[in-house]
Amino acid sequence: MATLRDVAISAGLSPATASRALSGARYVDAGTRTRVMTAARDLGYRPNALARALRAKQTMTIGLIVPDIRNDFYAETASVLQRAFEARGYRLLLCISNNEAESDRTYLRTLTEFRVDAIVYVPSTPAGARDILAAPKRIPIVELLRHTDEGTFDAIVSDDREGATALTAHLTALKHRRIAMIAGPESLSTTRYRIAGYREAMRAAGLAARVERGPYTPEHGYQATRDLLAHESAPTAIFSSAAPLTVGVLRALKDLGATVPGDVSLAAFEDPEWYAAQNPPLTCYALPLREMALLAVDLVTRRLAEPAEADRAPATQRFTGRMIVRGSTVPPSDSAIDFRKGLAHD
Amino acid sequence: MATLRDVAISAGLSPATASRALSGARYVDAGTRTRVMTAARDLGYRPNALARALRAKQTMTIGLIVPDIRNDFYAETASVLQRAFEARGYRLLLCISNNEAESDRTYLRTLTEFRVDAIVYVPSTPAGARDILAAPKRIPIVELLRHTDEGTFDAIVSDDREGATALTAHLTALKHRRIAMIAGPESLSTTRYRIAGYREAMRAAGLAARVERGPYTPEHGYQATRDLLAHESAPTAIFSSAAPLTVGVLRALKDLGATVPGDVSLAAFEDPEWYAAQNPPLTCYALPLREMALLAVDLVTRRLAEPAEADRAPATQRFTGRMIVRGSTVPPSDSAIDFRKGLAHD
DNA sequence: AGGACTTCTGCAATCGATTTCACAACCAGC
DNA sequence: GCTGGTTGTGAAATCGATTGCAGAAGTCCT
Repeated sequence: MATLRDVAISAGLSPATASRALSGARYVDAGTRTRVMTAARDLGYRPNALARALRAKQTMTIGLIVPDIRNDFYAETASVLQRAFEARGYRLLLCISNNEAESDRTYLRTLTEFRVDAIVYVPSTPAGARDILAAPKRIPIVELLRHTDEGTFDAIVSDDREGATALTAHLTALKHRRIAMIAGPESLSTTRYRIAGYREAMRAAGLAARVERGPYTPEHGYQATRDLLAHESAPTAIFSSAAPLTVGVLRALKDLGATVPGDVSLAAFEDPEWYAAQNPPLTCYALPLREMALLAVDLVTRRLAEPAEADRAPATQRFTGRMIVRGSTVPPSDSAIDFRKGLAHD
Repeated sequence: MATLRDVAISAGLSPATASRALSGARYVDAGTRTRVMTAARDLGYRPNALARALRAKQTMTIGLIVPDIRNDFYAETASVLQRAFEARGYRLLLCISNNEAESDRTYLRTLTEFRVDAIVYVPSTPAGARDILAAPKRIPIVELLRHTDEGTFDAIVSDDREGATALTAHLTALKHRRIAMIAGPESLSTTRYRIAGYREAMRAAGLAARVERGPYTPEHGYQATRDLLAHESAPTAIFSSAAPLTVGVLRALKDLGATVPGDVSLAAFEDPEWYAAQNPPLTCYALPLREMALLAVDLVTRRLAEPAEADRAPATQRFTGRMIVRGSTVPPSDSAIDFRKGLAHD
């Protein structure tokens, strides 16, 4: 690979001048400049970004840690972030933690060693990784969608508690009395808020809560649904608290021969594109993902660009989503009992 | 940020010895080693990966360019690649080209400048970026899922032609006579093969082909479906050639009040998790994504590790998928004419 | 003619980690 | 006491681009 030195020699100049010619600095003779340009083209010269970053002490790269890229929720987030940062001249180094705390820690370390200029972080662990992050030289970090320790870093989260309450209240208003929630692992801030919101709405309606905890995977959604429906007093409505779970819920309902919303009403958190294309389309609580991601970009670039911003105390921004009522939720049917009888044959 | 030099000074040693102590080299006194370790911990020392990579001439980073991360197809691919490369000690630098040729070129340049050790490339352009890639020092490049110029690089693709033929033949075997295909942009190799396969099967059945071309977006799927069904002789079956298109197709069918498979049969390419959870579940042609991605990892790591491999002539591997017949495809109903009449009111 | 700029170029230091070379100290064996 | 091997450490070069400083050459003004 040709280096700047090769280009300089080929053009009969010093590396210093070649550098200035290529970077478009003033005080370079026009003839010299074209000679350098030509030599660079002929040699197929590509500047070494590592050397440049080492010298400049900035990589123009932002690290992003997400739990699961196959989840539309994070795919969408990554996509928005990537475009927005790119428009501002930054690269995005994407890490996928698979919802594992240890993976989180590894990536925070890696990104730090790679000297990314900032990190957008969707934590998969409650305690975070304070020991790693509390490194002497603080680079800007923004916690997105989930948070670890309120107050340590900028955080952009959704009001999951309110969302869960709204969805659950919608179901109780339809006169459902047995409403089960399928939740994620309690180590995540979002799970805790969603469960709290659900419990609150159930309590307000004087109903007993039933929560199925597990990982954010279709398998958990599937198994939890089967377990719930095999139960003596099966729920007439299910609150699926994340898209990957919903995939499993739908598959389980199909396998059991249960129809939505005839046999079971289904309300879900988040709003991936395929929710609306479902038959019936799913009632859900949609978060302003795009706005949240863009705010993250804004916070990061401001902290990087403005010295005053760099020392600003970290703040938490909370976004509110909105209920979208579609066809998957209706009042409980009288045939509910028949349906459970049918299940017994299964 | 503390440097190796700081650590060395703090431990009363030279940077050379500190480096050896940290890297676990032999010939370092046990006491010295612990002194260095302690100093490093106290100072919160993190090695600078840029400096290390500059010196070592390898970044332990693989670049990945995908067209669209919101498409399950590529999200799944990225996820598999990320895990596999990580298990082998490599980082993954993910770039999203949004199906734009210009973006492709920019990223190839960026990745080259960042001196990634290799690139896994899902091209969004027919001509590729030969000028960029033909750089003097050739780093391993593997084209995945799509390809540019057969023969220039290793390529791992699916037999899309056969897949499209199989799906279409399945529909003709069900006695459908008006089968429309919703396709992507013809600049992509996959699109061309899928269209070719569809045409071939239609010709074999003595039927007229109807292809709707456009970008790989839900919007295109939506509009194409509306256009098709508004037509005098609307198709009784639709072949959706990619998952993002299918999202739009389903939404359009719902908006039009057309049922699947009663009014229209639907067969789709690829097999994201939600296809099976659909009501009815979708008949599709599933590709061995995981195997393809893992082969890419294998090819790359072998070329990097074994000098003999590095000079091997590039080869193209073609994978075959499999038909999965589900509930979305049935013989055309007699009520088809009634349905089209109903459309007129729309 | 002499001073003050402006323009153009090169030398050499710098970023931070690694590694080659060299040297010193020590032990063993003869 | 000398040779040869094993340990342990440091000085200095290296990776490739950038930049502060200095110097050379030219222009302009008084």
